[in-house]
Amino acid sequence: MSEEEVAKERAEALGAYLKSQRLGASLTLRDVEEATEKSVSNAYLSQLENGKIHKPSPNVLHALSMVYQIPYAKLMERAGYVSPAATRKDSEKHGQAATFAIENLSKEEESELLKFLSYVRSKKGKP
Amino acid sequence: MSEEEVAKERAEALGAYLKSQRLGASLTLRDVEEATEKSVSNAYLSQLENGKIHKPSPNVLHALSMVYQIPYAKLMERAGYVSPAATRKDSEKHGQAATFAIENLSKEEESELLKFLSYVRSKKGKP
DNA sequence: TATGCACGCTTGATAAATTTAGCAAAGCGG
DNA sequence: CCGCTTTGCTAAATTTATCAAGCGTGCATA
Repeated sequence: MSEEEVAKERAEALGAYLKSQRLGASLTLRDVEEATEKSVSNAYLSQLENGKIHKPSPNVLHALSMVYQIPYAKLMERAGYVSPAATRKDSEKHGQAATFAIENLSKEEESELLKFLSYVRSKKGKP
Repeated sequence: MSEEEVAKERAEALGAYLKSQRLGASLTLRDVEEATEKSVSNAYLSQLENGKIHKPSPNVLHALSMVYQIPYAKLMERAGYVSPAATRKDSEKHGQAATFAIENLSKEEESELLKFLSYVRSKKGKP
């Protein structure tokens, strides 16, 4: 119940904000459609501004943030996506990013795995 | 033509990456479903890992980033969403041998590796 | 051998996003 | 007035994400 209501209010608020930005820039719906290289249709933008879209995709928000020159993160927040975006305590730590959670293996097991990996890689060699 | 292709490849790469993370953590599909408090179903996760989902919602990506303890922004990027400004190039920092990119492997190579991993794991017993 | 169960996977349905096509009102020059 | 264009909008169609339920297989244990 509250979820729908909240989402609706958010959508309306976002829409109003977006509309104010567009009008502030003296642009027409089709102008914006054009400015985003068709990545956002004028029809969709209309629905968006009128609060009929509860969860616009980040791609759309990004395109609009470019056109209106407003921070992407701000739109993301207003749209209800996780706010305190990316950069924060993600750093430090070791590079766990593109890596396997290999830390649970013993030294021997690890080297075994790595050896196996290189073997597997040698069979193909697709960088 | 290329758009679809690219999206497909991205989806597959993301899926492989996600799968490697899950297996690396020795978790089952249902484990993850549980870990996210049902916010991601095991069925959906399966499709996601097999590259059948082209554009998973940020919500899902966020939930998974929590479970696997990997930066949200990274997943967003891999999923094909506009790169969050930062663009931290910590990339080649991992000279660590124990860290490697599993997403460069072919399907067969990957499954071989994973099989080997589970074998290694079985010998050890999960902490 | 049978039985149960956990696992990964596929299928079918549903809801929401996004596009396409087109309408009605308003403006404007002839 | 009259045609032409622009603008905002919307109904219908298409696409996509997501879920719930069920299937098949391997693996254990009785």
